[in-house]
Amino acid sequence: MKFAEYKQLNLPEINKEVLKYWKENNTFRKSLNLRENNEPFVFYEGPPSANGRPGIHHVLSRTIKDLFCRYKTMQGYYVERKAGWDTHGLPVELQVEKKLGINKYEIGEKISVEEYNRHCKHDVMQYTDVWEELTELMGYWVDLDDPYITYEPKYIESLWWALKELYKRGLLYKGYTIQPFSPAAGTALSSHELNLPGCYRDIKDVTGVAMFKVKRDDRSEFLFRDVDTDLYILAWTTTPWTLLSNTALAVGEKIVYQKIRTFNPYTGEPVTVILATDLVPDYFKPEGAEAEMKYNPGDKVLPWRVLGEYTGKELSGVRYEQLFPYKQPDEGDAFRVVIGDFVSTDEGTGIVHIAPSFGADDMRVAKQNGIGALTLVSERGKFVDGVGEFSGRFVRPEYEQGYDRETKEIEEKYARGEINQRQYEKEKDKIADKYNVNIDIVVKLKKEGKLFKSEKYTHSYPHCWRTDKPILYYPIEAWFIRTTDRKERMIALNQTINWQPPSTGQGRFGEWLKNMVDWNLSRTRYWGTPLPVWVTDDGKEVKVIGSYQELIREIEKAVEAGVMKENPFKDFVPGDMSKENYEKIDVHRPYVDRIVLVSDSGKPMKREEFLIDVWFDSGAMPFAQQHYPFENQEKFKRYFPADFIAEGVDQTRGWFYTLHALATMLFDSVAYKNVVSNGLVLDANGEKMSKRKGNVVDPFEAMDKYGADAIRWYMMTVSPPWENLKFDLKGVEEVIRKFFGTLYNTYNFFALYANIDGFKYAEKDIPYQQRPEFDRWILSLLNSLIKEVHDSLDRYDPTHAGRAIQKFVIDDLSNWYVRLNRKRFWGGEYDNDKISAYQTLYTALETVAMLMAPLAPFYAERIYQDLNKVTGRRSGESVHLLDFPHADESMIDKDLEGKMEVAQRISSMVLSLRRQAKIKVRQPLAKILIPVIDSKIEEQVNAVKDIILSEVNVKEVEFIKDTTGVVVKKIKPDYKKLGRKLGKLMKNVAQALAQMSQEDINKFEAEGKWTFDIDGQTVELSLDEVEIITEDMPGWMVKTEGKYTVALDVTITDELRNEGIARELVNRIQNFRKELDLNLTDRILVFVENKPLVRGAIESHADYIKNQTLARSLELVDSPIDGYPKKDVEVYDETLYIQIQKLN
RNA sequence: CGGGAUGUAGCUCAGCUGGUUAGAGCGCCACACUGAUAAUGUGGAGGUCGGAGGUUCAAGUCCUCCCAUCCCGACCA
Repeated sequence: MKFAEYKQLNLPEINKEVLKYWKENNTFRKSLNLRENNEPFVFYEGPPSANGRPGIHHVLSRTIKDLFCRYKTMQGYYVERKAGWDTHGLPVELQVEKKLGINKYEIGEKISVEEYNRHCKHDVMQYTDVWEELTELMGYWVDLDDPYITYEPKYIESLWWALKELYKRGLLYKGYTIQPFSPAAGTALSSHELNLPGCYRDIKDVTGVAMFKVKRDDRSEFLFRDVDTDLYILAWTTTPWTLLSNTALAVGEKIVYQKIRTFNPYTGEPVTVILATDLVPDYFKPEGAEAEMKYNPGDKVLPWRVLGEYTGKELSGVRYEQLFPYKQPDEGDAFRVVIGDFVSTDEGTGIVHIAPSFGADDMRVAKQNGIGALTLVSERGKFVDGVGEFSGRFVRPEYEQGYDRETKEIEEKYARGEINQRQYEKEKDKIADKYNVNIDIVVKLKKEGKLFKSEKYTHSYPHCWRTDKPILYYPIEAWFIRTTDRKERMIALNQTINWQPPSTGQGRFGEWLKNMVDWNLSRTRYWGTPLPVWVTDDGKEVKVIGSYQELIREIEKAVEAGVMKENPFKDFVPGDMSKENYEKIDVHRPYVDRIVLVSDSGKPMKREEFLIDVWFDSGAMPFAQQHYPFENQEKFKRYFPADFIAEGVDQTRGWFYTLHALATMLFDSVAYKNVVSNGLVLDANGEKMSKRKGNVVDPFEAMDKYGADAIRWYMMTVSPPWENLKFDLKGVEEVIRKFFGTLYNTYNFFALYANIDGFKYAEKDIPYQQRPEFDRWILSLLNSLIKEVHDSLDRYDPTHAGRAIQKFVIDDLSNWYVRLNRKRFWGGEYDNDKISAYQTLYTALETVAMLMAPLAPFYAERIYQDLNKVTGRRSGESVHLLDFPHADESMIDKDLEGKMEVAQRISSMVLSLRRQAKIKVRQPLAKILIPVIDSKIEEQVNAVKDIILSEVNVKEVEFIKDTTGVVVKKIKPDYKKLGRKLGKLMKNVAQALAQMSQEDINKFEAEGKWTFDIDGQTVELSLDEVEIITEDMPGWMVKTEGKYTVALDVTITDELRNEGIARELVNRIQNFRKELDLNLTDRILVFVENKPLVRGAIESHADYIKNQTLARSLELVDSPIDGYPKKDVEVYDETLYIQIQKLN
């Protein structure tokens, strides 16, 4: 059996073949079975939603998941990988709505909920086969046979259990959330409904700057210094109707405010007001600052004087009098100044009036500060009773029937052309004003001396797409999880999680936790996990159901009590965990809504018609996928928390958060110990991929063309995966050409010669110490590499690992080791040296295959199998069944690695010199000179002398010990050492050193110390605090790099010239052989035109030429021999012909 | 508006705890090397390390502010 040799590298083809192999041999299954009794490494798969096709970004996150799972498997862990599907939620619903051509409000009318949900259930899985195909093609090993699916009855039962647990702990409660609400339609609108085109339209509002009178008490006393009038805080609003429900004022913590003595513009009464310094010019003209402090309403200039300045922080806590004291909030300590992080000085007064019921920010800041709310407006958009003359009025004119009627009339008039556009708009405004309660409110404020300014203001505002009326922000009933109650714990537990990158954990996620609000769990949709909460009509009795068994028990009670006719799930057998049994129960809507339970006091209870947030579904997967606690209690304990998860950064507030929140609240634990959050995949220009732009990369096409390995490798190595990836197929091509191409060539080289020599790794390992230095060097690097890959992957840094492997393969193995050791593989005896070379190269290739297996599973498999099939050295039939290599520290020889670096460095310097001298490498030269200032250099260079000499084609190296007069020395400070010692003198000393003469330097070297007088201070330096290097050797071709200096002797003697010519001839003959398509081992006869140029060379180097070209004979001929292939070649600027005849 | 990330050569990226000529690959130009190579070597062009301050003997690296791009979230009182 021979090592497979390849004509070309075809990664997509290898992909297919390896895939086939894995399938036929059940390799994934085997990799699991092999480790079954080992310690588990727990991985959680974040469930994708299969209602859309996967994109290239999914390849990114799945590569990360896969590679660490493979890595840990190879390290001996048992890594179960259960796939999952996220099946509920809005995207599916919207898709179904679109497909059926209906909207949310037509569900239950045009189509039954039952049928609608059937569509959802079907459609959500419509792309599963595409997803599975991607999973397989990209080599993502995950168990697709038994996935968890969030809509399945068992899964939902676990969710119910969790909800009841939370309820029992007082963490589930009903409250309010401020949501866009359409009073005309009587329904809340989702954010996506607000994003429908045309929803934002300009509306005209009456705005007012209201004056809130400060209460004089201990807290506010400091404000009243120098104040001889009432003191007011100014706040601007575009919705004066919310002023009746005001319960607080918000200032910015760092915003600066001024206290200004002035007059009420409407009443003329002297007042003192507070507003943001930045906004003062909006209200006060410069001339007012100088004007006499006298004012009558209607005067052009309002006089003003600044009395003081305060930050928002100083103002917080100050109390004020309620503006409209119709009603008081039931709870909380209202009418205070608080700090709001959303306050700005862009417009208004830099102070925001807070009506918690009608603004999300307002509600949040009120809750944080323990301030209650007033909701003096009904769901219809009408003031409630008990607010004086405003009771019963709509808060916006558009809601009034009269408004509709009258505007319609005007519109018709305009349509008939009876009025022009200007008249039309004017009339419309008039109607709006007539019905506008806000104007009345402003007027009332004006009369009461509580208004500072009023204006009409046009701005864009969301409208309800169904009724065309402006929306209202309104408190809507909702169920919450009291996450804020466990906030500190969540923050503490987060500190123990290893985030990659760390900034996402501390910053993005950490900050989010700090500013967390309670989790609004409820959704008013159809396709999702129903909230298992039943409530009596009066809302006083609540039952939360935590299992199907409990549900059925309660249903039976209800049937007994007569509130339900029969049990719809009577076939379900509690306690029977079989699939068949669970198929008998479905608690999705509408079925669950038909269940009416009975309260302990005998009242009927209806379900709260909410679904829960789909994020709860996925955040619950650690236990819900096991149907915990109903089944798998033991297993869950072993498989919680996860050792590792990975998803995109966009999941920070999604899956990462819900996993963390639920784990903290339910189990007081983290849900995952290590997490990698990858960045986005952008196109080659750094723009987001979108169908609209047409810059989307199709993962199937890409993998089909380049193979999954190349895509995976590229994604992991081009930049750290947590950075955004600019996905460029050119980069993928480069990866193939450079990394995979070089590796392939190295393998092919090995295979070619190993087959010729019949190497099968049959011999015993040649002991490490008996291997040539070169072999020990590459083995040292190899083991260093193993260590580095280990370290990087343990840190969850695949980029570093991949780059290290890549560097090793390209630079060290191929371009240095193989290149310089080629001769050992071809020709010659099959002796220990050769065997050592084969064994070493084999080991390197095999190890590289193992190291790269997690990242590039296909090609790694191919190389490994190609090698192992012949040698049978390992029993593992797949590279993925092997143990990940361990570094053999005894083979790491940093000294040797350093020496080789010197060789590479000096070779490169000499090559550079040759280039300057315009002397080809093929022309041998006599010697190089290396001045040795420190004896270590001689030692180092000597160790690798032969390598250097053969690499640069020079006969010998000479060390110059007595450098006096031969070289020019330069002395440099060791900044690190001296900087600390000298401090400020550093600069001067550096200067002084630069000015030292050659004699001074020699003297310094001889004496070992040197003193300077600088600014009257004496500084003594020792030799180890400076670095002495040679810079030049007059009369020689010299190159200096760091502490190495090399000079090249460029004299070409006749002898050297002949040798050069001989080498040229060898090259020409070899090229000709290649052209003639001869086999590597074919013997030949060679004839060369008899010219003076080559005569000497052939005389003295005939054996060398014959040896190199496998020529039986080498003859000079005066005329070509008929019938033998002939070629004109150029040697040293002369043209001559050569002929080759193959021998049989 | 808030939180986060990023900004180094035309492009993609390195640059560890601050230490003195700021690196690599790709691309471009030129020359060379090669019986494994789709490679490789050498040279060239290309950088005020996003900007401005500051700390320090010394800043790409630490601090402050600003700008640009991107992500997430909120929202306009």
